[in-house]
Amino acid sequence: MDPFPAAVAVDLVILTVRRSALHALVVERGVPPFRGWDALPGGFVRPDEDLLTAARRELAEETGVGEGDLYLEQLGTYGAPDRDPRQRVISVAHLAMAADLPEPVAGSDAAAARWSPMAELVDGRLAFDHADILADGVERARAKLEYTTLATEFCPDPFTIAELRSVYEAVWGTELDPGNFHRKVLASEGFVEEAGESTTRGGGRPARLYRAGPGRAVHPPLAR
Amino acid sequence: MDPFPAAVAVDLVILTVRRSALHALVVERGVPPFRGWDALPGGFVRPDEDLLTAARRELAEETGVGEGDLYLEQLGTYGAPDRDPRQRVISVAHLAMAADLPEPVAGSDAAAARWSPMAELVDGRLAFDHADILADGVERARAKLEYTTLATEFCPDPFTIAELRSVYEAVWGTELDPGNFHRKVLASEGFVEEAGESTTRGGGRPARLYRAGPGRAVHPPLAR
DNA sequence: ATAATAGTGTCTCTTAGACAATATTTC
DNA sequence: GAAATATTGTCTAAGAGACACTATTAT
Repeated sequence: MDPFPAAVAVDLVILTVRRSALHALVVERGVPPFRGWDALPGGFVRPDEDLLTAARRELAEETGVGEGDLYLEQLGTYGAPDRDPRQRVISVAHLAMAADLPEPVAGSDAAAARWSPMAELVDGRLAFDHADILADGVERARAKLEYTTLATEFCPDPFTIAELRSVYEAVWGTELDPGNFHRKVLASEGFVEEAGESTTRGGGRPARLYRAGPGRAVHPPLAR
Repeated sequence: MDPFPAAVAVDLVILTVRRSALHALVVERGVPPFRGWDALPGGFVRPDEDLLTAARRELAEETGVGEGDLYLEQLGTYGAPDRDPRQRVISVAHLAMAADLPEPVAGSDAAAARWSPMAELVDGRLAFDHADILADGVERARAKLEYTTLATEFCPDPFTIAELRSVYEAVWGTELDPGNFHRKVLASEGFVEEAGESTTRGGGRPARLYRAGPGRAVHPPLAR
């Protein structure tokens, strides 16, 4: 069986936590199909480009964020024959997570890019099969928080344990016991390390500041 | 940026446990490039085919296994620009697991297909980037055994707890305490259900037979 | 002082894991 | 009976989660 030609794209689920709520980056499409609809940012892979490289490039174009500053991994590939009405497009979706980013810069194809709270996207219409991709990305992020130290990617550079906890609460949509959470994070080798002084961003007693530690896995895992 | 055309393939990591050892299906390539090398089974996606459908079709062609009888999930997508010397090929790898299957049927492109013990593949040369794909597939399988009931897919229809344990031991490459394993499997809701009588395939006291239960997750997870 | 949040202590219950004990076969 | 494996029991240590308590700031 001979191969047939298809276009290869990367799409991005870019998650951040703003004001204690999970947000995803969406762009409003300026061209058909789905003109005027929201969609995930993305674009076509170039002939000489690796998939992850293409995802990093699109990420930089859409968010203005420098390379290497945020977490990026392959999420999954979506290739239903009719997912794009123009031609067969295979989309390799990627998942990115970052601390509260500046307002995004619209890319070439996008009329506007903005952070949208997940709550507005649950039943909001997204172009193509992007609602499926977004749901898969959020579920992946939720699962990864359990057994990896990824949540630190959502935090500002020095952060407090309470800020880290609010990331978990935003992504999981649950409330966590402050005391138990505090102890478990400090007990997990390499999750965080002290970053000097303390601050009082909240109302009460000043909290110590931490940085992301070298550990990648949380032992034992945090329960959702 | 306009898209450029690429070929889309599915490759398969098909794992099984034979004689207490993890095996993967490999085919010997009958055509260049990499003629005479071992490779993962796979082929090009057809114009009207979903990715998972293509993987199922290839799986049936290579193993002669009927649809629906085994576990299949998307593993990841490999698209380095030079991974295939002929042209740009994006390969969507899939992971399949099944009970001890019959000797495979060679597909059209394959001179020969056979089960190869993982031990022989660790440093064995595989065509393209298939060694990476295989390694990723095995790692995914190892991780999934911890928190899913997937191991039952490797077992014959009615199976004993010891047979299930030997799957874990083969995939993880560790020894597990028979007593503790027994208790944890039975404690996990919906993991297995009794299937009537007992058998004595081993030497000692006959073991009860079980079937895969309706549960998909193992609570609490089994430690590696 | 009061409110608010940070961080620590304590208690109970569950689970993991090591390992012993018992059960039921074959040789 | 001896050997082998299945299944159950017991004990200890560690972790989860609920919740009380102390610490440190602002108002």
